[in-house]
Amino acid sequence: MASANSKFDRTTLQLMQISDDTLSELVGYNIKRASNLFQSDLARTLKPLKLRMITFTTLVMVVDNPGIRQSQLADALSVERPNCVVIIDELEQRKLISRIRVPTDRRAYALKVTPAGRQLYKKALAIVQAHENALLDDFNDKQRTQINTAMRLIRTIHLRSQNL
Amino acid sequence: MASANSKFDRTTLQLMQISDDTLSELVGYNIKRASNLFQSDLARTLKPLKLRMITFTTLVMVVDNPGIRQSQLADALSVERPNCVVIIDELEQRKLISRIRVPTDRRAYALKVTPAGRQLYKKALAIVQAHENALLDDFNDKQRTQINTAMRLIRTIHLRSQNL
DNA sequence: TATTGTTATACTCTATAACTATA
DNA sequence: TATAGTTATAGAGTATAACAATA
Repeated sequence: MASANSKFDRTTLQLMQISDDTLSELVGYNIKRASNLFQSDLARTLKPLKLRMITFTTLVMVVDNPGIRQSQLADALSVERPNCVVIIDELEQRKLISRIRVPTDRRAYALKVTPAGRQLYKKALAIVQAHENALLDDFNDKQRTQINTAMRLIRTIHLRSQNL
Repeated sequence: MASANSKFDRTTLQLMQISDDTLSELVGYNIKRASNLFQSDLARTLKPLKLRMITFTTLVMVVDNPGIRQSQLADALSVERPNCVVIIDELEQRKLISRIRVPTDRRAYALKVTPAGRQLYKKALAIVQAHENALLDDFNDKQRTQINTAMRLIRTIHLRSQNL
């Protein structure tokens, strides 16, 4: 991101008298900036494991839900089915998960994690959790609770919106 | 998004016994989902005004910072300068903002909002604020405060990360 | 030499239409 | 007829390199 690489940091922006007061009052704007930060940060964290955010979350879902169908996975992660296919292709080619034909419905695949996939899952999850802890480490218990509570509330907004 | 259009909502997912427990513990995952919701929702809200999130935030920054340079704008919004150019092109072609040569530095442009731009700004900001209020309306005062506090904390994380 | 704005380009992410094979 | 998975493709959004004009 531009800001991260730029020599103009927050303090400099203030010296330049650039104001983002209006935008910083908007939850949608703040959450987008925060999300972008988490995302780019996490991407860097997962890069050594050759995982992206989407391949990581897919791997997690397959581990947690052995035999899940591609369509269920796509729906659970809010990914379009065609895009889900290439993600699963990638994980399958790396022998992290496998497609298994469902006998009772020969259109569908049941997705299972391989031993290698499970190992990478453990490693990746630990890294991601450590990364989140590091980011939240600057804040006291009350602040952490506020963040987690708000995240749950926002997730609730999300789910309510889905159930419209 | 898939979920929004799908007939499989949260309840159905639970009936299917699909678990996202691991992912829903991750702040980064939750904030990404929430951000996507806000974003797609806001995009729909701004569509009648022919504004996208990025053109809206650019318009706001120009209104709040008359005479801002493109490079300052790009930095404040964490947008790469080349991408900023086309955004400003779009707003200038719609006569919402104007590029004015800076006499003291003939490389730079000072950006100013036009009367039409200021009108659209007011309209768009009111719509966005109403949209945010509607989304937060289901929550009580304490919950709202938690969300806003957490958003500010996350923004702090963001800015600290920028200042690394 | 460095910076502002610009062009061209490429890469990722996301979205849609249409196909196949099964149900 | 409808669904699961697939293919191809198109559109955002984002990133980098290289250039002209100016400092």
